Amino acid sequence: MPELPEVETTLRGIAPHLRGACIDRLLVRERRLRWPIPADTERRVRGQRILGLDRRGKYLLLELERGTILIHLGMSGSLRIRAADSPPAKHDHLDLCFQGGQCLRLRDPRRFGVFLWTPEPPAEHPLLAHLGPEPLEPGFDGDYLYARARDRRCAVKPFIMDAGLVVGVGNIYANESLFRAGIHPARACNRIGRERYWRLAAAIRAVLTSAIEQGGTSLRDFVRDDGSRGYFSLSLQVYGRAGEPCPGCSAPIRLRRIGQRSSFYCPRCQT
DNA sequence: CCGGACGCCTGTCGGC
DNA sequence: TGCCGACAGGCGTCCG
Repeated sequence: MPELPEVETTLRGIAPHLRGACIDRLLVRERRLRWPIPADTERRVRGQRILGLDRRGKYLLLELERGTILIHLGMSGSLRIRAADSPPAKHDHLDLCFQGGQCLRLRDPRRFGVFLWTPEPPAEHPLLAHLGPEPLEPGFDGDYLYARARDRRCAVKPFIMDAGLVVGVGNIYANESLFRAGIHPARACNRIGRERYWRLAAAIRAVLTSAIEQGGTSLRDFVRDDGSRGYFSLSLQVYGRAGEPCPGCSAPIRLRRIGQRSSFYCPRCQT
């Protein structure tokens, strides 16, 4: 579910509630997420203040006085601020409860998400250590993509979805970015020129920025911290639109699996 | 080292 | 209406 814009939207929603808050307790109802939540996690985080929040790729970071909580929403995760004494719904796997009666509640039906406390600097954690650059920060540009594509042979779509290359670009935004850049998703990444990679880098930044401004994309289960839905779905040009006319040339949008993921593209506009 | 396939889970949707 | 397979926004691991 959540790609970079959804995670950023979540971060902006919860940060005002969490910054400076003191953790009263962690209530875990279901430990079996992507990796089981270790039994000592409750003890590790209890009584600690949240000094700050950050995002790295699709990971949310809660910086504590000692250590950091890493949260990943997987395919179906969402976070909401609730009263700690409100009844949990199905798949509400844990509450991070604060002094004052509020809690951060994680819902994740498919349980592909992550909730881990780590004592080390988050950048050194094995899950984060090999991540590529942030697409919205300096250093991510056409030259970077071009250089990294020299020794690769895969299709450009799985190339830009590789978190070791650049973080945060999932299936929806990969499809949308390639459409805006006019690049066919199955084109070999080493057969794209520097010029076109500059267009692609710009497209990725524009799509992600626009999606963040619109609160992310709500297809089915993504909700913001206050329960509202993002409306970038209204701006999707190709994702989920197989058979519909291309917004540019009216040719029917095509659907095809590339790298085990559904890929939507215009066969005329994207080469 | 790379690329491709697989598996982890539950929910939903379309076809029969 | 019910059943069954396919598919879903991610990603670590395994295999060739």
